[in-house]
Amino acid sequence: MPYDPSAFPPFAVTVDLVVLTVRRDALCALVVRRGEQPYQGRWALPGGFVRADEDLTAAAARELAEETGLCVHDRHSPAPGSSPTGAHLEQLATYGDPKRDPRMRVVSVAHLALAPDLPAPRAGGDANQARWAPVGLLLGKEADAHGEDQSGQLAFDHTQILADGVERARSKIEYSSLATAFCPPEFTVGELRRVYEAVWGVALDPRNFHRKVTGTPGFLVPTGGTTTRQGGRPAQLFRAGGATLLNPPMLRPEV
Amino acid sequence: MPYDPSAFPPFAVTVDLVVLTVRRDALCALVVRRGEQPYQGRWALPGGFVRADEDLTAAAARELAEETGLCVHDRHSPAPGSSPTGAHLEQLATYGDPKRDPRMRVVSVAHLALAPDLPAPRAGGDANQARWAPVGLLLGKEADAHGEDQSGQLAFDHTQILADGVERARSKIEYSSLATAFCPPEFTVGELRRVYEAVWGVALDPRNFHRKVTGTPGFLVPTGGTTTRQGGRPAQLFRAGGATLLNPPMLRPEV
DNA sequence: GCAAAAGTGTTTTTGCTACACCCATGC
DNA sequence: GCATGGGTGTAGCAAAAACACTTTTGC
Repeated sequence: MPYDPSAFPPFAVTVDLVVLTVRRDALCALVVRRGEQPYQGRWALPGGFVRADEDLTAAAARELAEETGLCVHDRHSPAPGSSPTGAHLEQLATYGDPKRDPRMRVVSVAHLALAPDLPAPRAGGDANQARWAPVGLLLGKEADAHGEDQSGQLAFDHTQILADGVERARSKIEYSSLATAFCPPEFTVGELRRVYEAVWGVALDPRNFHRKVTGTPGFLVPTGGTTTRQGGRPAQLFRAGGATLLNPPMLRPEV
Repeated sequence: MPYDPSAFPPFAVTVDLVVLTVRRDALCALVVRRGEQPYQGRWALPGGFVRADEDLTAAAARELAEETGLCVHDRHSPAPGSSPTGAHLEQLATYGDPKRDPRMRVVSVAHLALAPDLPAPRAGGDANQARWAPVGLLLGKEADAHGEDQSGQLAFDHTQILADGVERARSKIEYSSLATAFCPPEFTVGELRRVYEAVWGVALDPRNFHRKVTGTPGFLVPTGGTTTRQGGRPAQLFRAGGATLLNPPMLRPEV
């Protein structure tokens, strides 16, 4: 049977981004205000159409750069002249409910990006508003208690996508060195611990945490420098080591 | 800016299936012989186009039923009148390299299915050949040593998709009860252990394994029956319990 | 009896928790 | 001095590894 272009229906393919960071000890996600219908005025995840000759990962990296100025940073071979701050980027999942976009059939390949704390989100090419919002508010775990300005749910199925992305990040920092993607290039053990505490929403024992991360070979590499930016006794500075898998994993306390 | 259909390029969207089972103590994947160009005559993963009004998961379930006769089995609310053997189905990842299909731009949403040992694959609607092949051969870990009839690599990027699916299965049985999806409705602890050994390719201590799985609350439920189908002393029969998460996880030995 | 697989008991070792305690800075 | 966060030592406990041993079938 020869190739027949009428044998399959055409789809629009987009990428949506769950961009997470830790700001003021809270896990935050990047959201943009929609300027057009549908869901005009509602907050949504950043994203856009995949171009005709563009790989999915490339489309996600392009959208990430457009929205945040971040360049994707391959943690194994950091490009020497790359942007000041790198980010982790990975595919999350694909959402293709026939009714998820009222205009047409859109399949969205969601990606998860983890970034260090950034100065402030810059407006996208469309001059959309953009901001960091605590995921606790966006996911409505405690929204009722505050009477917030969140304009309710995110657009489309983005609340579900965000929840899936947050869950991925929460579980993946257990057994990988991914939490270092939330930190600046050099960081202290205490700063890394506060990342875990913000992402998991729990308190960890500083002493045991220190022993665990410094005792795992290849996880952290001391740079030799120290800092007192957190106050108290000077703390050693570290870079992320080559090890990407944590074995045994970091244990997330029961909630 | 109003909606402009010319603003985005059209894509074809397909689902591809990594269907795994354990046969004769080996992890096997379902492959079909391609009857048309490109890659005519090569083995490939089963799959097909997503229909215009079909959810991605529904498309994967339809393809799975067409190729194997398996119905997807929701392990939490098994349909009373459903097919004799159920299967686990979940989304794996999405593959969208612009050059992955020479004919046109195709984005494939790969799914992972786990099934108990089946009699024999039946031919698909297109009367294609279908067979179970050990993943060790398909992934070429030891292909050279045998001079096999595998006709080399799988079509398209299916070798990569298969590798990703196998890796997902290997890691997910560590911390979930997914391994029971490879077993018949009633099974012994020894049969479950042989599933782990086949998927991981390692030998496990039968005594410690027994203690571990029977000691995890909610994982296994004794049915009261026994069997000697494996020889030796009669073994208790179990069904999969309600627990889907294993905590603490099953530990995969170092290789 | 013998082989084979199921199942239990016991010791060793590993790694996490909890908490006492000391260190080095800013103020 | 005192507060703050950084870092080490150690006892107790939970669970995994390793392995001896008994049980119940088929032949």
